[in-house]
Amino acid sequence: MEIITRLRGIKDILPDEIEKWKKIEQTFIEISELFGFKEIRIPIIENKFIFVKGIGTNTDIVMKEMYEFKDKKGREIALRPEGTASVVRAFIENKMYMKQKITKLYYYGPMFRYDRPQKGRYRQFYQFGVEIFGGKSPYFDAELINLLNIAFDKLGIREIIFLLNSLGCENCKDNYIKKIKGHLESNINKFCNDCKVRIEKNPLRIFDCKNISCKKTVEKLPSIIDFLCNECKEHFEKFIKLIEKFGIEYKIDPKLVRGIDYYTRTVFEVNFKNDEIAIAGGGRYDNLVRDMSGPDIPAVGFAVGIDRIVPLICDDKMIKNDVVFLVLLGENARKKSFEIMKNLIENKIKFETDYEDRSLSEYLRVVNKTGIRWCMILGDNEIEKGVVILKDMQTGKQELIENNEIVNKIKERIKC
RNA sequence: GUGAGUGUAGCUCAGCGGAUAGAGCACUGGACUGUGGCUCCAGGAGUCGGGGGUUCAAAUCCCCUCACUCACCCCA
Repeated sequence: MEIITRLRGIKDILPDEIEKWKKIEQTFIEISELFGFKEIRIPIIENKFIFVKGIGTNTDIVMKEMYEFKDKKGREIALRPEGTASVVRAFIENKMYMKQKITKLYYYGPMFRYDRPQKGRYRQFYQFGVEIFGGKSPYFDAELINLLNIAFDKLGIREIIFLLNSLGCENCKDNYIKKIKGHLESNINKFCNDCKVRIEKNPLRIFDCKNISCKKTVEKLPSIIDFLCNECKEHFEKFIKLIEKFGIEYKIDPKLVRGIDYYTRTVFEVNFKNDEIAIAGGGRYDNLVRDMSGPDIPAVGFAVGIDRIVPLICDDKMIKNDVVFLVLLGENARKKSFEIMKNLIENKIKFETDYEDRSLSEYLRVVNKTGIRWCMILGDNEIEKGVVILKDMQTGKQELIENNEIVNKIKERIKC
């Protein structure tokens, strides 16, 4: 029989790596909750048109990267390629805006895009995201940057830079596009084929193109920031001032336009400095709720690519400081171990053991390989005296502990 | 979707037309019998990604396919 393998671009997350994943997930969840965000769990499959409407008909995500299928009744379904459109749908459908003015939500889970796999890019990937509904002040935009910065710092990821830009409101966008369209059309031959299409359908995306000729032509264009209306300009300036107050390393990047149509005003990305890969991205989308047939409510949010952060977490801390290995010498010790385990479980102390008939030195070798720091030795000698030995595998020091003190002593040791 | 590279033991790789396909690490067992990280000995392992072709002979050459990696595109 031929073995059936996993699908292309989709991976298993094995126990070796899971601690890193948990650390990242827990960090983002914890910090978001401290900022007052509440979790929302959105479905993995949706009506396809949620994404067509939300993300934009002409975006690559919708045109070529969505997993789509028809269900048994012929309904058009899509696996979610991102979270925001679903959250907005849920926000509107459940009339969450009736509860309070500001709604702060976070979500976490797998997203799906049918893309060619590459470094940090998988067909099933994991995003953590937050959305704030109802707030139009630049303080909200800044709060998200602050949240991201705190979280990355806590994870020990410091080689990052925030790229910031503003796309303005609908009017600013229209004005700007009108201004540059003539220039684009007169230089149309200098653009690559993709950009020729973009000029018609979504001119702002030209700024994202990495083709050298396109880049050069675009460089001569005025920046969108210079075409912002007074209100948008004020919003952006205030936002930047707040970021400066945080002391965060940032760069204004007038070419940052992003590939999703719903953004207005603030857009941002967090890039890892070494290989310029975006590990988080987001921005303001003041019209999306309205455009998806909800009330006219402004919003801002971001999404973090967990898969891209995992390799950035250093794993030199392989020593398991919070686990105790039970070394059970002989049948009497094995019998007695269940009593001890019960105590450990009640006190949420992690432990491991095997029930092999080994000598002490053999056992210590086994423990050594596991990387577990604490070792509880129990044999006939100890049982007779009503004690156990607790040994620190790192320092080699050990001490005798009375039976009734086991839990307390271990707890004490684990802390340090 | 486009281009390039790579698939040989659990991992990292060697072999690149010729015999029973190897090494290091890891793993298992043993020597050391209540104090480890060492050392020594032994052992298990592989449809050489899959399919087809060329050849007396294919892991090795050719074609197809699948997967991985990298870049483009795009994005988190």
